[in-house]
Amino acid sequence: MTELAETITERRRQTRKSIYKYLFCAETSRSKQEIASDLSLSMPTVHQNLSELFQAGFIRRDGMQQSTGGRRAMRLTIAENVRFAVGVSITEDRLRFLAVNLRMQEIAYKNVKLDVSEVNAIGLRLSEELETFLNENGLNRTKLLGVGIAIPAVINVELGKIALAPTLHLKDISLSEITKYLNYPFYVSNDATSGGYAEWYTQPEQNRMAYLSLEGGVGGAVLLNGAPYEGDNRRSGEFGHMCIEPNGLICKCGKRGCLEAYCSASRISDDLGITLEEFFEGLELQNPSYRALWHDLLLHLSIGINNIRMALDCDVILGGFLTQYLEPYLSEIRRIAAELNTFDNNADYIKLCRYPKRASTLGVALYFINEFIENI
Amino acid sequence: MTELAETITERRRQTRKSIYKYLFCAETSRSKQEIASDLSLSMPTVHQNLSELFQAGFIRRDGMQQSTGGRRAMRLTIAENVRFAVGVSITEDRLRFLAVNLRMQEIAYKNVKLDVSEVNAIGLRLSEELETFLNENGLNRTKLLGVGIAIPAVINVELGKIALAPTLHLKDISLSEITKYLNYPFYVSNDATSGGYAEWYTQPEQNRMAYLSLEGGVGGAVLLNGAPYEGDNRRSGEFGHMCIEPNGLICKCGKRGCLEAYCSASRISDDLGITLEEFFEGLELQNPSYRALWHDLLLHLSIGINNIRMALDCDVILGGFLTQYLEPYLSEIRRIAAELNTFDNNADYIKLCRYPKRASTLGVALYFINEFIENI
DNA sequence: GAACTTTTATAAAAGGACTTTATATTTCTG
DNA sequence: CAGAAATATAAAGTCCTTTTATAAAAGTTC
Repeated sequence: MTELAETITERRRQTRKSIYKYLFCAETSRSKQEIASDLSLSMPTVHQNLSELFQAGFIRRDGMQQSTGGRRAMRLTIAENVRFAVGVSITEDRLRFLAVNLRMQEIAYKNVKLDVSEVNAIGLRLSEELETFLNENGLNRTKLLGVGIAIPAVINVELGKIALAPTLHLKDISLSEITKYLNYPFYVSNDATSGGYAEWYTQPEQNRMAYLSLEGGVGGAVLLNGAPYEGDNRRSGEFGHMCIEPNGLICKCGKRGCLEAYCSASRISDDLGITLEEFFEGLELQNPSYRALWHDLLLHLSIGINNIRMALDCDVILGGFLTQYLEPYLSEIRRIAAELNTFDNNADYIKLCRYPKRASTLGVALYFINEFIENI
Repeated sequence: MTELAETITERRRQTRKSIYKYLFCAETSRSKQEIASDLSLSMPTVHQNLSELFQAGFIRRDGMQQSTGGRRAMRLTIAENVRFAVGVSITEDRLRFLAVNLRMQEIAYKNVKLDVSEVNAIGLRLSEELETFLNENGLNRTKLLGVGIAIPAVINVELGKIALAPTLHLKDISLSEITKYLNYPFYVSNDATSGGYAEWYTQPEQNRMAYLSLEGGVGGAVLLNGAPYEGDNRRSGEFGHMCIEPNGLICKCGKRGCLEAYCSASRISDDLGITLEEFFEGLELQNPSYRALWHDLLLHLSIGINNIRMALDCDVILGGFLTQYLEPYLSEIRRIAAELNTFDNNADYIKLCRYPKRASTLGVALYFINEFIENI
């Protein structure tokens, strides 16, 4: 794998990047003329930059175009397999590994059960399982861009530690406990933030959006002005701890009335002592206590969504594993939210996510894909 | 006033703009070498661009620097008076006019009382008073960049109308009713949005911030990732209609439990039938019913602020005319907010604005200043 | 199927904007 | 007052892009 020449001015690098990015974002392969025309560049400029990218192995030919009355154009696309990234998600009982190529396509996936006790030695276990995962799938380590790790935890970046992870029963743990056994570039991020990033990044039009993650905890992410928005402490989008019922239910965080106390999946499983499957089966059968809980949950969820809408005036995407079950109730959520809304007549801005299960794992791998593109 | 040559490539325009912007943002005048060094440009490039800007009248000499051992450097700064912008704020009982130069300094101000009945013919009145304002202050119309108009109203941009303006007792009025008599470029914006823009734009470091405006109504603005964030319908930052108390107090918007119902200045004046001055005098004297209301207001204000913090993880700036009275209570607000907060130990992120009175008028004028700079 | 048109691909020359180098100008220092 | 140091400007050079020219490939026409 040859590398691109580095003795180049910033301007040229930008032009080259814009060409690569264009091919990366394009759904299908493109011809040189399409690139030149869409990027408002001259043919020779496109030609030269493509030659470099081609020589470095970052783009490849993809057949010839049908003639439109003259010489047939060569179709070009990115070489999707010259690099890959791995995302790992850590939850209470599982490690999930996902490897994706530069087209963000899955090239391997694995799901490892954990004992509760193992959380304390998670770093070593993660590293070992990662090596197994790479070996089992014959993945070439020299092509590995990096390993992203998604955790259901509030991360304090400055201090390099986990400030709070109620679902993992962790607090004030150093991040290096998790990462010190890794021999690859790594990046640690909150699971909801990663999930929102994945949903947003894989949209054809990277619109602004607020992502509300409904899992054991409730979190989220904010993607605005064409970029993820992190905030002062990479703690934006913590919608779960907005107070929507003063003196309301007590939350795992110790405060009262948090959105999370009302809308997390744990509220269902812990309060009733049943699984989500059992709950939604019972709900279908009109179990009255299930219905009461569900109605209260949807009401407070709608309040939370409406508050996000008031602040950000953008689509609100519902994500997290609870979302798998929400499709039949979406119209009800929209109805309640619309009633609460001062400005909108409907709540079509509420949408369900595309990856209720693997969003955070994907998102944290995308961090490296994106970095690769930005530095090409 | 000569204009800059227009037959220029985009690249050169960017360089020229970066130089002008550098002088615009600098607190004091600068030398050529300072510009070259801070912008990583060579001296000849700086020299050439400055020559053009100088010839066009957009920058001026500002004396000579003390020598540091050789030829004295010429100090340069922007010509602040070659253009100006006017901001108008419309409220129930007043029109306020503010003219500012390119340094955002006030060059004229006027405050006109309105009869309640006049709201319906506001367009004509505004235009007439504007002409008077320009005449009285001898302002040169050829230098006028445009007239910004701030209204306490939700504006529907697509339909070009005021969707809702409870404090003005207006609904579904076309914007052209207000602007059709104006012979200048104009721009209409929500007052809280403009206020936030002014607070943000005049900060030396344009950090991210959420602006919460406390006036007769409660609104706000969101300024993130180095730019104002507008949202899908230019309706972001409508914090006043976040629900923070389900089934709580009824709001002017018709819903229940809105932040505005709890924290607007109208709550004080309407509920008690007194002015704000009277209220805060009575509060100092420990009037018990005043204290009860005030405590409830601060509690709900803190809930609202905390919710904004959870979503955006950035400074929350309190603005609007109620803010004039808040200084003695800031520590209490911070204390309550810190108690509500899951992550932060203190609430130093809550800050008071710099312009409790003229922020919206200034902000809407800044729209044109900013446009001028961006297109130089 | 030869000649022509159309489209794609590449090479050579030219132009724009910046930097480097050189030189002039001004001011300070000994 | 000569030399050093800093600022200001001019001339030459470099990089990257575009324009122009030309080659190559495929369809169209007679």
